[in-house]
Amino acid sequence: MTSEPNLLAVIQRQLGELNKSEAKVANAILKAPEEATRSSIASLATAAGVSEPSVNRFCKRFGATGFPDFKLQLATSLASGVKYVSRAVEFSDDINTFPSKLFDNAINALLTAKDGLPLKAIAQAVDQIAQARRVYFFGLGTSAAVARDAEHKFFRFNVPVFTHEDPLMQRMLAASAGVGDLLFFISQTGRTKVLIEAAEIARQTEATIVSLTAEGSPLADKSHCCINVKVEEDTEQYLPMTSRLVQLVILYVLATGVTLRRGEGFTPHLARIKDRLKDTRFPTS
Amino acid sequence: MTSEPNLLAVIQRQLGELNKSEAKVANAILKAPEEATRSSIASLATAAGVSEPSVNRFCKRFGATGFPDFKLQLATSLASGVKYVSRAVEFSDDINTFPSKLFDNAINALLTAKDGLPLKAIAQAVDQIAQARRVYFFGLGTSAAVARDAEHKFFRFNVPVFTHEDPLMQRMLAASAGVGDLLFFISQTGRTKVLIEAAEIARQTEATIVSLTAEGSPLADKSHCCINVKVEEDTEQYLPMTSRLVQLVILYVLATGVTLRRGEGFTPHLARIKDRLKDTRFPTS
DNA sequence: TGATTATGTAGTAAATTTACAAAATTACAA
DNA sequence: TTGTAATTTTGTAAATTTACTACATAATCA
Repeated sequence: MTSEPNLLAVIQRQLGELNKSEAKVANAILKAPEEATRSSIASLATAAGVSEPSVNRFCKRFGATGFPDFKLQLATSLASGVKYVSRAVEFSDDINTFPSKLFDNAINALLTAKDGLPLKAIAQAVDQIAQARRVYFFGLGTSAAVARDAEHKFFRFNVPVFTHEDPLMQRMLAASAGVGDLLFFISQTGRTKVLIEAAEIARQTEATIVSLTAEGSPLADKSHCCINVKVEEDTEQYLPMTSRLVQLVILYVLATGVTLRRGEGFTPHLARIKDRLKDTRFPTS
Repeated sequence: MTSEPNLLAVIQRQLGELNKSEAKVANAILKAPEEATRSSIASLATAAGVSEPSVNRFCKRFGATGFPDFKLQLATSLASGVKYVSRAVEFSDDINTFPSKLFDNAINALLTAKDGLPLKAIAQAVDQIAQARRVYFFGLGTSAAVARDAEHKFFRFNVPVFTHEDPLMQRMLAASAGVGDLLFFISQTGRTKVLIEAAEIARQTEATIVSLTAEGSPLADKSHCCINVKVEEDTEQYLPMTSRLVQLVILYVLATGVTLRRGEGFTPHLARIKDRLKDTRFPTS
């Protein structure tokens, strides 16, 4: 059951090698694939201008056990192709439409990112974080919020974590970093000057430089390990969100990776931290 | 064709409201969804321990025209590869499994949240933000990062935005707030003492209090407008992420709502802000 | 022209749906 | 409570639709 990634492409490719009636069926399906998934073998046969058994034979030719199985495969292959469509918010949108559009875009961004996860870089980053003596998160602007979030996550491990939004502090810390220090740079574009300068300075030291940024960017070039995530461009151009969401999940992945590294013996430590927060809250009824 | 993004999640959610036999069918499908897409109504009925018409009725209940249509929808929703139920990360997971599990959980959280969006509260919050003279974002701990992120988003409007993580500052600002001030509280539990106290103080003034927190919580009670989002509990208990992600998207929804409110004439302003960031970056090749 | 392949017809088997009746559940009054 | 009527739920059986198989005919090729 090694179902092809895209059944329609396979049909398209084999068009030349098909019989006359099989070709008719192929064309009918290519013309209206969505409809084909919903129609019966009889209606598809009529639409293609062939007999029902011809449609059946066509299905078997493409690896299906029969017509229903073929429809299933077609639907599956269709679904995986259509899923990455972001919907731009228009000024004509109202409260009933734009929130779900935005959620859809967020979901799509995560789906896309999930498919192209740079697992090797992630594994490497987890290793380096787990081994680090100190971890510094550096980000500016919107990425500063992500850095802050990362600090909160990693703080729960025994590793000392620091976040700095001030470029001057970033430079000074970069300059004084040494063996065992890990500098984690977060930037969507990877082209922010002051951040790159800090990375350059750190490069002179023995510190490890990890970055969560765009592939091939100046910042990526300065890093020992770069986690780059493919995020489709925001349709909403002035308020980028999706890339940030993906960054957050990636950081969560890294944090979880470190936890798994520590092994089961570490969970009591996390439970203890959680417990200590209880006093700051009103009890639940 | 408003096909649900995740049929299984819908079934899972409605489990409680189903009849006995419908629930049996639901469980059988949830147990082996892939198999369900391939089986006939008879075999599924047997597997669930009910009659064939019961299966058929079940299908219609979930918006399908019949069993075949239901199978199609199920296959489509399965095609995304996202596992419907949150999958807890185990210590036996490795780099190939845990990252996608976490992404799946994040995606599911957004899907669930999207279904239960409190549109009325969102619309109201947008109104209030759009009218506010000043907006203050207050959050503590992990929610502080969300608040910081919100600041960055809303800063792009002409509305003066402030974020404060310091409880003392929060109290002082709450005390001195007045007409036209909007205090936006962010808290996952809605039970954080110092935050609630700040809200109480603000309640004495003319300021508007909006909160993004759990429904029915003490903080929600103190608010003029509370946006509560149903997020399924994190399976990963010590590093909550999903609720934060949803909060971020909600804030993005609010920001977009305000933009839409401003109308098309406002986009040049956003473009200008974006432009000014260019000088801080290296050009793209 | 004979062999081979392709296509369609018709019948059969399977699967799905509908109509209806039995069973179970609920609501309400005594 | 207990019994009874109304309602809902569920299953049985028949009708209908759908898909498949066997076979016959038509087309193609050597």
